Amino acid sequence: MSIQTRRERERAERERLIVTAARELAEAEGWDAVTTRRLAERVEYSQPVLYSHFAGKDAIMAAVAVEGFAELAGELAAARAAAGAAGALAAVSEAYTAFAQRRPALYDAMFSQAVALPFATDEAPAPLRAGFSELVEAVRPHAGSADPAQLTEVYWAALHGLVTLTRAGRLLRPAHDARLALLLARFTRAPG
Amino acid sequence: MSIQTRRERERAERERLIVTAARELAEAEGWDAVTTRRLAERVEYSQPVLYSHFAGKDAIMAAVAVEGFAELAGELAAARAAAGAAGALAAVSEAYTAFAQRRPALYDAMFSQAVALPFATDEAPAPLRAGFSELVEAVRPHAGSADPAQLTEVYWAALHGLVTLTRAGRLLRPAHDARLALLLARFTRAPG
DNA sequence: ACTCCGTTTCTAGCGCTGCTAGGTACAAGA
DNA sequence: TCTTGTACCTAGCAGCGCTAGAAACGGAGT
Repeated sequence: MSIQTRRERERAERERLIVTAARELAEAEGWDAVTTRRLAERVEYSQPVLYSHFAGKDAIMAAVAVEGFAELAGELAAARAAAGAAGALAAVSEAYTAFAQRRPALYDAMFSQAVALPFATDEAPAPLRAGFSELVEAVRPHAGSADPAQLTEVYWAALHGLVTLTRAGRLLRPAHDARLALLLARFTRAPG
Repeated sequence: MSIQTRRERERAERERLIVTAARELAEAEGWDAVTTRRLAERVEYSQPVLYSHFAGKDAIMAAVAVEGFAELAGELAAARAAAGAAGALAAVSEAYTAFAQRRPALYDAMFSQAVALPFATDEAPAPLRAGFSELVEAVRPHAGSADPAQLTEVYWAALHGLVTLTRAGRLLRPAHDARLALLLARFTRAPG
C-alpha cells in the first residue's frame, strides 16, 4: 500500500513537472518552441514518458489551459472584489485584457489551441466555469431585460475579439484603452 | 517581347492555379491538410515550383486570405445595399457571421493564420480596407459622439469574437442569432 | 541545321515534427 | 536468489517545410 501510494505520488509530481515545464517553455518562447523533444529534455526524461501521462501534445496544452483558466478566474474575482458593484464591469474587463496581454502563451492555450476542452456544458472544468461566472456577475447589473448569461457571452466575445485582433496586429495597441471604454459605454446602460 | 509576355502570362496563370488549389484543398479538408506536397501534386508541378512563386506556405495562405477579404467585402457591400440605412448594421452583421460560417477555412486564413498581412496601416491590401469601410458605414449612424472608425473596430472585434468562440465550440451554435440580436441592441442606440 | 547558353523544372535530401514499437534494466515478491 | 512485472529508454516511422544541385528544355547565333 505505502509503496503504491508513493509511486502514485511521484507520478503525480512528474505530471505537474511536465505541465509546468510546458507552460514555462511556452511563455518564454511561444508554443511553436514547445516540442515533445525539448519538453522531455527539460523534465529530464525520455520522450515516450510524456505519452504515459498524456494522450499527446494537445492534452498537455489542455492541462496548461486549465491552469490558465484557474488563474484568470482568480484575477477576475480579485478585480471584481476590489471594485464596487458600479465599477465591476470596468474592473473585470481591464483584468481580462491585462491577463491576455501579460500571459499570451497561456491565453493561446486556453483559446487558440486546445480545442478539445469541453466548454459550454456541465463537463467543463471548474476553473473555467468559475471564470465565466465572474463575468456574469459583473454583467448582471447591466442586463436589463436580457438573459445575463447570454449577454455575458456576447460581452466575453467582444473582449476576446479585442484581445485576439490586437495580438494579431489587426488593431493597434495604443488605442486599446479607448476601445475598451467604448465597449464599456455600450454595455453599462441597460436598454428596455 | 511577345515571348516574354506569354511567359509572364503563363506564370501568372500558374500562380492563380496554386492559390485556387490551396483554397479548395483548405475548404475541403482544412488547412492542416494543405501541405506543400499535396498542393504541388494538385497543380501537377513539383514542390520547389511553389517556392518560385511564394516565399513559403505562409505567403500562399496570405494570398488566399486576400481573396477572402475581397469576397467578404463584396458580401458586406451587397448586404448593406439591400438594407435601408436603418437596418444596415443588422444586415452587415448577419452577412459577416454567415460568411465566417460558410467559409471557415477562408476565415481562418484571414484571421487565424496569416499574421504577416499589413492591416491597420495604409499598406493594407485594398479589399481589406474595403471590407472595413463597409462596416464603418453601417456603424456610423449609431456612433453618436464617438469616432465611427474606432467604434467600428470594437464592433468588428465583437463579431469576430462571436465567430471564433462559436467555431471553437466555446459558444453553442443554436443561440447564435439571439447573441447577435443582443449585440445589435447594444450598438443601435447612440449614447450621449 | 547545329551548337551554345540561360532559364525552368525536377530529383533527392536536410533537419525537424508528433508519435510508437521493442527491448533493456530495474525493483518487488517468493 | 531467482522470477516476474513494471518502468523506462533507444531507435525508428511517416510526414512536415524548405533547398541545393543536377537535368532538361527552349530560344539565339553561327
